[in-house]
Amino acid sequence: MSWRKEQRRAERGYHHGNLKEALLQAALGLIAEKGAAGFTFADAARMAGVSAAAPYRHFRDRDELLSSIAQRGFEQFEQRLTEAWDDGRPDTVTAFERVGRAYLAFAREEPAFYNAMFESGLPVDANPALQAASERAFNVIRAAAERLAALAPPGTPRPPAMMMALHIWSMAHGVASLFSRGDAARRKLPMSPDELLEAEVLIYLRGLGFPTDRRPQAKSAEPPPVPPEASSGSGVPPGGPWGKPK
Amino acid sequence: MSWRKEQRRAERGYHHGNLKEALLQAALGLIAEKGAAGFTFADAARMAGVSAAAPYRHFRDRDELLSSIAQRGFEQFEQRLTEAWDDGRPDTVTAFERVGRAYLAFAREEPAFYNAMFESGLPVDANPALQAASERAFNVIRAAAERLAALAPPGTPRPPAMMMALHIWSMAHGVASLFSRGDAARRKLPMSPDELLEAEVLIYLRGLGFPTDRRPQAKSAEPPPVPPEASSGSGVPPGGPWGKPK
DNA sequence: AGCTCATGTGAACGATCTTTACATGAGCTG
DNA sequence: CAGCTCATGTAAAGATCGTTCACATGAGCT
Repeated sequence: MSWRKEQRRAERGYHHGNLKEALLQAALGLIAEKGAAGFTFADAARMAGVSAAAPYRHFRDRDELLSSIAQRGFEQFEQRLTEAWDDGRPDTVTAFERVGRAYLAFAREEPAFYNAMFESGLPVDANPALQAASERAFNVIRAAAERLAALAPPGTPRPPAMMMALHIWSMAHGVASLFSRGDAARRKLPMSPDELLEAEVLIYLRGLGFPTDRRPQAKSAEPPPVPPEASSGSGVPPGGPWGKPK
Repeated sequence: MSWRKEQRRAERGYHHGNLKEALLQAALGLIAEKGAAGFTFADAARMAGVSAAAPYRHFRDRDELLSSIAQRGFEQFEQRLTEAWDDGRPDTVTAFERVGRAYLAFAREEPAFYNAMFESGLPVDANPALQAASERAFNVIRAAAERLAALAPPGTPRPPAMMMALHIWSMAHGVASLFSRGDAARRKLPMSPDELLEAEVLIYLRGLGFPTDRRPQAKSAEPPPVPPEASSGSGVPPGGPWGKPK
């Protein structure tokens, strides 16, 4: 029973050396397994090979550890969304959909982060740093929506970018929360979450008058202020965003 | 300290008489206050004026109490959605939007139920009764989508009703989860959640080719299989679902 | 070598979840 | 009405957890 301790002592001495990081990693694993609710401070300590009191040298309490994870999650989230957006290349609509997929991919691949960020019930606005990180991530979607709104077909009223961003966020979060992720809590689906969200966003964009397939509504009289949209390559099957009607 | 017990004893004798119901109510209140994660079995017992072990006569464990609440929540949810749908009166689109608002209203007015149903991390598919209740509630949306899909403008490919229903559900859940409810965890918004969702659904429906405002695309060549749609009354401002463009 | 302070330990407290053995009394049976 | 039975509640106890406190250790500086 004590060989582990001895071994670790031999490795790293009395002091752990990087306990804070080890705790964060341990917590991530535990949250991924059992959800933010099921994760216990004591477990994280045990997994890091230290006593139950040790974590208090690095985090005021359990909530602060959770907040740290959420914060880190928002930062990685922002990064992934930014990469996906790729400044709107090769064309705005394509990049926009890529952001949607990146959203789902993050929820699927980093369930622990996503859980801590959106489902742990921690008060976001109580922690200014956390709130700021959350807003930075949202701003990626917002900036993308801004660019998209500027592309609104002439003659159509220009949709407020903020609203578009909130709509897209709610769609992505709704799909991720209800259907994505491996949790037992998630519902079964007749299609993949990615397909579901992609169709949803495409229909929504079409509702705003954006050309999403073969741009049937495009009145062809607008010099695009950004790199010209490729008419193919948006990944939309020709019969509409949901494939062949039967 | 013991007068409460004595009083209750006087009222109801040794046996509580309706402990199961009292526990459910107590739990509902606690969840509304502190969220499903913060709610404790012991608190519910204390609030009902019984010992900490008493609840185990009525629920196998804390999770079963939570499941019961979720189940009851799904039943009330189904009822509210059914009422809102009102069998598609006075017209399908109007009724459909009313369902969306009912969704948000439920999330706002019954935070405890909503929390237990969607945010408590309960394994829905582990409990057949719970899963069935959840599906019955979803089926209201599904049935509404079915009727809506049947109204698809001629010439347009008919969208699969199931997909539409999933889209609407994800929108409503996304908005509710991110922005509705008084929780400190919720984000601030430049508009009301209801307005946000209504605009989102309207844009989506327009993307499917449905007439959502003054039906400019309606080709007028379809005998509606349901009561004829009133051309006004859908609550849509003339400039588009998001009000006046600036 | 010696000092100091960050870091970890062990013990302890109160709260919670859950089980177990026991008590009570409501309602049925005769 | 007496007595039985069983659902329902209690008290006590064990296990785990969050948290705090006094204390120990050793890494790095002087």
